[in-house]
Amino acid sequence: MNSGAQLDCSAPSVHRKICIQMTDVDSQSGRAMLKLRELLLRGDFHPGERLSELPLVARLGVSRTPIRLALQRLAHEGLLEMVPSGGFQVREFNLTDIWDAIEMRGVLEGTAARLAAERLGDPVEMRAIRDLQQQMDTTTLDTAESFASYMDLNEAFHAAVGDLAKSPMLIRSLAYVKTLPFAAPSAMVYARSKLPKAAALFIIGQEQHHGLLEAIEQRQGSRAEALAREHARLARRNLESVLSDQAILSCVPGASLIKFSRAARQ
Amino acid sequence: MNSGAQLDCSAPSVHRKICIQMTDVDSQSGRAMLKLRELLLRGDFHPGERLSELPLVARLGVSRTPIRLALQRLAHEGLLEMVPSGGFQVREFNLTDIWDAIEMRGVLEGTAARLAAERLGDPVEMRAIRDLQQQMDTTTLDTAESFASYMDLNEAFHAAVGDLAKSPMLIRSLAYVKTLPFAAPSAMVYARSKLPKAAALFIIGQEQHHGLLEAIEQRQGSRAEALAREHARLARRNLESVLSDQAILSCVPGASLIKFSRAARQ
DNA sequence: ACAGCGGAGATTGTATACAGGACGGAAGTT
DNA sequence: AACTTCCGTCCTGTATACAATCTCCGCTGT
Repeated sequence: MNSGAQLDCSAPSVHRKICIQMTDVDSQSGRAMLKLRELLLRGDFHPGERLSELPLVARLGVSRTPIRLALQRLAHEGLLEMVPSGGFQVREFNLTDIWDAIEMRGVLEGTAARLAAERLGDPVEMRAIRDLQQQMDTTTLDTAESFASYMDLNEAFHAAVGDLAKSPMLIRSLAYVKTLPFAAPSAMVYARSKLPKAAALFIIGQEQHHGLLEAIEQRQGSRAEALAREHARLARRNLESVLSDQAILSCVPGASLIKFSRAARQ
Repeated sequence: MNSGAQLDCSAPSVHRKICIQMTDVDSQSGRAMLKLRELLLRGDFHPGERLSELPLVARLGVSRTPIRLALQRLAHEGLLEMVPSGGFQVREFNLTDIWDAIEMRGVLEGTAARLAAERLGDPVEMRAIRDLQQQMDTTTLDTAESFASYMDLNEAFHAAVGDLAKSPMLIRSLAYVKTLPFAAPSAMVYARSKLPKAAALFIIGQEQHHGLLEAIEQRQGSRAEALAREHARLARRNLESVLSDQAILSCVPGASLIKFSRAARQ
């Protein structure tokens, strides 16, 4: 698993997967947004740096209008923030922000799991998510392709829990917290694979998936909620481990936007 | 309390308070957004109706550019949705959406309360929120001004719990769910005052506020979370009562965007 | 009568021009 | 030497022009 040799953190196939789109690609503004987001996550801009529109015209190859649109959308996503006097600047995150963002995801996914348990009609509804779980169990995790596949399955699994909750509003809020690059379910998965204890972490994660489905199936809402929260905290523990190795940290998307204050955490 | 005589639901002083701004008023796009949001909440457009830009130019008195901006912001807020082929249309909500939106607020405010309890440093930090609580306790609730004051205090109280959580990320998510008009803490308060059992409901609400502060002060995170969730469910019970009276329902901002399906609820 | 097709009008997405304001540097004053 | 003030440059916000595309209506053919 822990390949070690080449630490191809900037492998585009991996980062691209993390990057949710949620926009039409076949429009200037959509392309501008995706391109700009990729630049931001790749670390082409410093946190706090002001993004002027004119330089972006040359860099992205589109007019100011779609760039304005892209900037505003990214501000809504949370990667940028508007400055009071006008314009936008790159947002700076600290470790507490990431910590709390993952906690928020855990809370919302916990709610999704609880609602899924409370609202489950026929156990047949769980067939799709059971299928995802079994596919993840049988993923070998020895090649780059199997990693990408695992990340896809993981994203799909978490989305499926949201679907079982049968609440558009919840899915909406969940999508919102996931827009932050390091709060997505698979954000830490790739970095995790580089850790020494990677194998153990994957086993724990799968065990939590299993327990979660069991709780939902047996309509144990409170247990499902607790398990989903704990599952998100596994990502936080990953983060904790990843912090010790700068090389691995750079695998986390948007790591360049993190400001490390002297106090390690809290 | 229950004035009954004049049911001035469209009293602008009240609706204006519900409408969060979060934008600069002294710009064309900011004004366009506020004006358009007011039109939407007042029910000037049908759910599902497509909003073309040109008619809005005449109606709002600004050019297409700021209108485009306002439309996009309102889509992010959730009042509009973009149609795949281009443009925006008024979003339609059903009762389950409102139900779940309030539940989501409860979950996030519950998390805020838990974090507030877990992260409370010195009990002195609670002086401001204690002050708000006492002011609410002594509010008479017999005049329109006292209502407005109560709603302000209520909003401030809920915001203060968020501040105590010391988590910008949580405040961000909380702000997001509150953008939906009927999910704000004070959305149901005004309509509630028209209910027969208004006095009892206010007493219950105040009691919950009191218990919440006690739990936070004694660092009882789990209890604080449960109380905050239950407090939001009081708003849901208000909604349930309000639904029985069409006249009172129209006091809820954005009520005209609600589609009532044959199944009353769930 | 109904489905498929075509064209005209309307509407959005994009580019660009213009104006007002913000920021920074330089010069003058205390 | 430091502070203030003024001016120039840059930048954003706004308006508008243009083009591509979508929608809707009427027409025609089966």
